[in-house]
Amino acid sequence: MTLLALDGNSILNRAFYGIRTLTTKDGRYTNALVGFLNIYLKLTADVNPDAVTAAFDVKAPTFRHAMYADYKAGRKGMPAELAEQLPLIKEILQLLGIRVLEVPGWEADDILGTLAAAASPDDTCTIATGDRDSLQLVSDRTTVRLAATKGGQPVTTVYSPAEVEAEYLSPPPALIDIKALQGDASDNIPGVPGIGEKTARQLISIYKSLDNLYDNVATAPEIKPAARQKLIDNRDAAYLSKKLGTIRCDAPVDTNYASYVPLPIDKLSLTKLLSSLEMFRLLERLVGKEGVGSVALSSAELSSAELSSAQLSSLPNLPIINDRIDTTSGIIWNPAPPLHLLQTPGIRLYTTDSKSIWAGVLGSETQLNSTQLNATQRNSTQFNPIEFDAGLAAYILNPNAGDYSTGRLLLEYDAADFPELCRKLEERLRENGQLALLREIEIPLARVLAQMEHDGVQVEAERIRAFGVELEERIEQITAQIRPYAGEELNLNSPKQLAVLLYDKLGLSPGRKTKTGARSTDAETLEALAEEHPVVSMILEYRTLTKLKSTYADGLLAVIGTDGRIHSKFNQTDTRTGRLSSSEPNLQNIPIRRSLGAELRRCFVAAEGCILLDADYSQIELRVLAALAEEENMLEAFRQGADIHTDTAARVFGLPRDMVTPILRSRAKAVNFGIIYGIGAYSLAKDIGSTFGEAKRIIDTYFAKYPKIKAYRECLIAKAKETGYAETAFNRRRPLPELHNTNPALRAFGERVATNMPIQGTAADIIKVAMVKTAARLKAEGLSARIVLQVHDELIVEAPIEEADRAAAILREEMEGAAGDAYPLVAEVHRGYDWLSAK
DNA sequence: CCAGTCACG
DNA sequence: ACGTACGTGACTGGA
Repeated sequence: MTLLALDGNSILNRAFYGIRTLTTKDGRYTNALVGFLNIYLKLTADVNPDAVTAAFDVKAPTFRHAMYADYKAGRKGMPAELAEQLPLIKEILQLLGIRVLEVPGWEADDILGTLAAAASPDDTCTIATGDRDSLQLVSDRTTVRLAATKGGQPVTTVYSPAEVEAEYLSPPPALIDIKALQGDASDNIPGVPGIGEKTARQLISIYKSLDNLYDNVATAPEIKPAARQKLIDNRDAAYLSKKLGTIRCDAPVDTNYASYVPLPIDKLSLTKLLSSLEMFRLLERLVGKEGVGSVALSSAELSSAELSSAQLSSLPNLPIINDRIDTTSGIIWNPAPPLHLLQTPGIRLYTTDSKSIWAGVLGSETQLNSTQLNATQRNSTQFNPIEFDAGLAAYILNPNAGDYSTGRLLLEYDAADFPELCRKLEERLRENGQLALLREIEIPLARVLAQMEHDGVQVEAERIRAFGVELEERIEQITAQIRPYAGEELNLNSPKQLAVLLYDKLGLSPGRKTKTGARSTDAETLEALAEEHPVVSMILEYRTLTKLKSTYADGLLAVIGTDGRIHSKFNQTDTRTGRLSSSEPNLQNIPIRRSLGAELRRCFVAAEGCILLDADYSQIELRVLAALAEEENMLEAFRQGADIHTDTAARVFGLPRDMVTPILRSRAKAVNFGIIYGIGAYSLAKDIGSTFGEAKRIIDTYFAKYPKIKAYRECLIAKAKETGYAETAFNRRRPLPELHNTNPALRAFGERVATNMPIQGTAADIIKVAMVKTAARLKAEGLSARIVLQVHDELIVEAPIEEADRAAAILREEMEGAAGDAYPLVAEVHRGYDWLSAK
């Protein structure tokens, strides 16, 4: 039989330090669990054992292994983040059918030693641990796998007698003697002072054992005089160390390997536990995809008949619960929806991706395509108001979760069926005071977004194509200019190859390194080197041109619909702050800052007979900040219609407004932005090209001139630490487990987010309100003008020319009034036949 | 699949 | 000793 015996504490410890911090939405730590289970899966795949067990320590710290035992026992030295995961891993192992061995008064490695020693001639024992001490157990029947996590991936190193001998120059049992000389500070094994790893290995490789070494200590020629005296003086310590370092093989445990053959996995309980820990990928790997689904749900075959006109007409009279069935990323039912839900009468399942609607109509289930949907809407059929949306509800409860597929939510909230899930979500929202956010903002917004996605935005394909051709020509020119320096074989798109050219071949000095240690070649670094070598600015131009060509010219051409319009997705549950995101294609990052790229905006046009209205909030985030902080000095500037950055510069630099130079204004602007992001003097200095000290003085002065902003930021951090989340003026929350992390850098990040999220998120809430109200007004007033794009602080409306004035007025009113009088909001509306001229 | 880069607010 | 402003998505190279 093959037994796989795990040193539970040791592997959990290695996993904890090898995997970056992971938490559930409510801040429970899971990184050690994830790492442990990944190591476990790798071990079982490599070893293919008949039997498995895991041993854990349950003893008070002893002299032997005192510090090691400390962390094992959850005392000093073991962070709380790790301690809380210890009982969970035992529970998970038991649910996997694995016996967990804990013997009071015995350490895990003694248990493992006992099991290894019990191997019969037909048995093999594999010990998995992160601890090299266990290598003394290696024999012809016992191998040790040292487990670790590197770069998130489990790695194991196999030790059989040959590997041990190769590394230590002695057979496994002699490792105890080596350690007796060498000692081990972390295990409180004294050893012989002055004898280190090298000497210890050498002496034991020659004399084979401690006994034999001491028998010859007086005469042995290999011992240097100084070492000889230390050996003689510390003879007792050496023998004590040997005793302390010897793993015992007489622990009172069941040594019959057959009794460790795993029991069947408790799929139901394991699914519940792992999904409550939000470990969905491991759940799938451990239980299997089918297993997960069958535990949570019973399923049935889906009939996908066309919806009859009779059924279509009955739709509007049904009560509606809206569920954005995830057609793309549902981990369990992808691409099909949870089938039993469709058998629940009166549930309508509705997606905003314009692709499909799933409907459960009195027991008959079917899918509406977008044409059918649109036909229904055009016929002015009024659906009942959507009452609930599980995905949006769960997003509001926790925007960190990432996946709001119904299947996952049923597991996360441990609901038996969809209606129960909805009840639970609604209850949680009510507790949090977040129902209005769902009912009055997100659910109505979903309809607006569905309309935007469906309608799309008109583009001039020919113009994009021509732009692409022009880019291509310029790319060829610049490539030809770069070639003499670079050679034919260099791939200019490869940062790695580029670094070799710039820093090795041309001898330029890399400004800084990337987070993985590679020499950076980004634009900021290259700009600093532009004077040093002519090829640098050519490379910068190459980058600009190829970015425009591949991402925008080619990228956009590829997604133009047969209607000549681009139907981007506006994702409602993708960001942690409450903003929307846009994808396939992303229309929220179309170039504007540089003139060449901005030309692309000429390709986004109004339909025949229409004009584009571009309405953008002026400084919405700063205005939100001023309002939330009740900073009168800043609110007053906004009310007066002053240029805010000039006003800030005047205050901070102590000048009359008309003495503010462009440089001072741009510095003030950088500080205003920095305040929104959670400023640091280092970054500000970099941004405005000043010294650290000067940046710090500017920040101090800023806070002196705007004392309420300083107080507000401090209050936000304190509140977030107390409640565990940041929140917007509209009760949108973002849980911040980072704030209680032991890593100071992560905590600092959490504090910056605690100050940024309420500002960015409130601004996001406000424009969402504006979108809902604008769409409603346009419809109520019988206009066919419609919102086509949203870019965070900007709405683009396509309006028939004759509606332009009325639509523009509605836009401005609804945007400026979206948050009430406390916010001094200003929206400017411009118009043009293309997006660039409408800005 | 991740890292690097770069486009936007 | 180390990293260093918030939030996104797309493309490319390379393991």
